[in-house]
Amino acid sequence: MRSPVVPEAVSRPTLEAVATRAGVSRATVSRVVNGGYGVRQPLAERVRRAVAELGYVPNQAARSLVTKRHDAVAVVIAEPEVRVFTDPFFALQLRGISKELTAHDNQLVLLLTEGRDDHTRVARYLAGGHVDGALVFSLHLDDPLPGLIHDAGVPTVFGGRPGWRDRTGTPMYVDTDNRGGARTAVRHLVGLGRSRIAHITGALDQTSAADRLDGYRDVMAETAGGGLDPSLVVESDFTPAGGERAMRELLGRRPDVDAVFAANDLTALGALRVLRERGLRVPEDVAVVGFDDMLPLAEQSDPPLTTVRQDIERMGRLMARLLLRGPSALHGTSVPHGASAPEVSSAPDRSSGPGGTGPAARTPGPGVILPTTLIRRASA
Amino acid sequence: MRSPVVPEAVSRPTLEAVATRAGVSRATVSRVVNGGYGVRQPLAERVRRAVAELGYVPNQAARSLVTKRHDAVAVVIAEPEVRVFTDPFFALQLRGISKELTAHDNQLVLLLTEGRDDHTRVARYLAGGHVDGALVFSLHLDDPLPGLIHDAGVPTVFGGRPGWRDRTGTPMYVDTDNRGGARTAVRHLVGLGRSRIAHITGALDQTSAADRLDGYRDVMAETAGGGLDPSLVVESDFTPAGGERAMRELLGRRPDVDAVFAANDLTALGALRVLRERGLRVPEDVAVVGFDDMLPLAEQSDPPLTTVRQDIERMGRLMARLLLRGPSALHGTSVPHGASAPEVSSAPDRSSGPGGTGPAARTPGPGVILPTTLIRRASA
DNA sequence: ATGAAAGCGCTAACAA
DNA sequence: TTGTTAGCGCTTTCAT
Repeated sequence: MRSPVVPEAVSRPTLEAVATRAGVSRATVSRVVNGGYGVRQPLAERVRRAVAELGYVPNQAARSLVTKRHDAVAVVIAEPEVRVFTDPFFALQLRGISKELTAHDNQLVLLLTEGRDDHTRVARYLAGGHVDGALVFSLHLDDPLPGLIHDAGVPTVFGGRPGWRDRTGTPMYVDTDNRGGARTAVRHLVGLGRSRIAHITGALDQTSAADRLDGYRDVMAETAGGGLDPSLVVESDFTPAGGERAMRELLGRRPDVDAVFAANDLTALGALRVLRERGLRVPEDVAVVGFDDMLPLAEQSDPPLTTVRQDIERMGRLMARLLLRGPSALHGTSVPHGASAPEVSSAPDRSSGPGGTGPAARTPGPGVILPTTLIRRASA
Repeated sequence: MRSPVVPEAVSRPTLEAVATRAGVSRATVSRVVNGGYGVRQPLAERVRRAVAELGYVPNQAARSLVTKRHDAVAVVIAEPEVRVFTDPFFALQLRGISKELTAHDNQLVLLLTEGRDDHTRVARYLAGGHVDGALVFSLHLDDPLPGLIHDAGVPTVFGGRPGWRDRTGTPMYVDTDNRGGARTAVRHLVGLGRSRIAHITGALDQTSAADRLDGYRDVMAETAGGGLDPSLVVESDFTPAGGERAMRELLGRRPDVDAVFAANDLTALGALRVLRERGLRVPEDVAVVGFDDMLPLAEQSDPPLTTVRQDIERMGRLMARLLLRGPSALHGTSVPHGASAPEVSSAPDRSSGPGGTGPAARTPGPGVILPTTLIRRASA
């Protein structure tokens, strides 16, 4: 189904028109428009004047037809859940991506998917050669999209570590150091003297959730008196309501719990609410740590939330950079696997400086892992 | 600056290839691909088979070059502030837009702007004839963008009532009934027996804020003992921090205030925090009403927020529809100016049914105004 | 109903 | 350095 024709803007001047007006050939105008190499100053000047006078703007369709480039990148957001839309995650990624693409004169084509039908639509679009590459988010373990996208033959970078096994050599991706961040969070709780530390997980079909759980287990296993107590782990789904449910269940089976590491801030907020309603004090009775540093929520909860910050906008920027420039985009950025940026900051300093990839992005294989920072507030 | 060439996907089959394979002319293939009118069944069938076997996908650049259509719409978000990114407003609009565009086989090209430089970039892009139309958001009174966009000669629909005077006949727009919603909110407070009702405004260079203020004034002026008391109006900026500041100032000059209508939920949340910190009970001492029904914030504040809901996703859908189909998109939807949907719902029923434009969209002139609903929770 | 042919506006050899 | 020319892949008259 095609939509009815939208009234067309008045016909714009063409290369030809500019050429005539400047008294040169189309080729010369083309050269000037594309950087002006190999054109003598005075001529170039004349052409530029003609361009300005006529208000000439190149027709991108014509250009793409011959260059086979589009200077456009698709952003694919698979979003079976509303969750994506209730947290700023999405918007921040986009902002980062947009900045980077803009800096390279690329356009951002947004492809939102709601269900299976949309998947084939997206695959067709990518196969149609409208864009030079794709950035893909929010994948779940069983998602068919990666396969379809691969078949479309478009260069792709994934947001978040893909959870499926290689059909095609591991794809490029950018992710947060979920496991490391989780460790930092749990260690912080341990450092506070807590010993019955629970974890409310995210949706475990997403690698971010699985990795955070792993990080939790790492620390619990190595902790004195250690050994993993499965009764301290409650599976949830990244939502506030899920957090409430999980916290209730947790209090049911472990009334002695003295700390909770929640898979994200939204979940932590749900937990906080249940704790308050039960008359338990935070952090005195139960310390709570979240993940994301989602503002303003994390700052303004009661009490303000101690949480693991990830630099979401930077993730977006990096994904775009990787797609546009290839792995070399990371030069001067990657560091040896063990190294890391300071993991705790007490000041909620949000800026990581514009532009740069920032410190300590780790690159194991085709993936780039961004570091996290523990933000201490009142809840733990 | 153009980015380095991204590796090109392997060359896709062309119309020509399909034609050869099916043993017909390019024209015939073209006809089949575009609906197949005037092609006999058996031939059409042969062509379709060839298309499938070759995995043919039409080259959109070539097509656009001749049709001068792009089946693409630009979404322009002028965003000098971070605010846009901390509330789901943006994402919900996009979702609505995306759904509608998808239903019409149109692509969504996202143009995010951070500052003046970006404005000219956007204008150039629109003038470049890449898209069939534009949807534009987040304008402030002094924004140069509308002028530039108009000059670009692209059909445009604005999100939110434009605040500037006509250079060009009033533009099409879709807006929430900000004034009516504000009235409903304030009347609700009056109905609760409150008489010293304050208003914390939004950023008054945006029409949404100005209109909500007007709605507040409407009711205050008509209320017994009425007369507008300027000391009850505090200017703010739609942010939580701004809400806190405003609430403090308000309590300074009017310690007797017994109700607050905040220009949005974020602001209301800030106010709530200050009230709590001063030991004032909500709603017993001071009733609070917000605007937006931003979830999950509004539901999960303490106490849960009574607020004026606007259907943001529907706004987006309508904008897209208006752009694609023109004003006739509203047939069967517009109602006489005075009419309105039920203004109060007690159940937080979010669904307005998929697809339809829903009830009671008002269309004064070139604008479409969507109704609001008061959602009663604990705060008022 | 089908095919032949003329471009859409641009870039990129190749000539001059 | 500048101009000439041949397409890029598709749609669309115009013949047949």
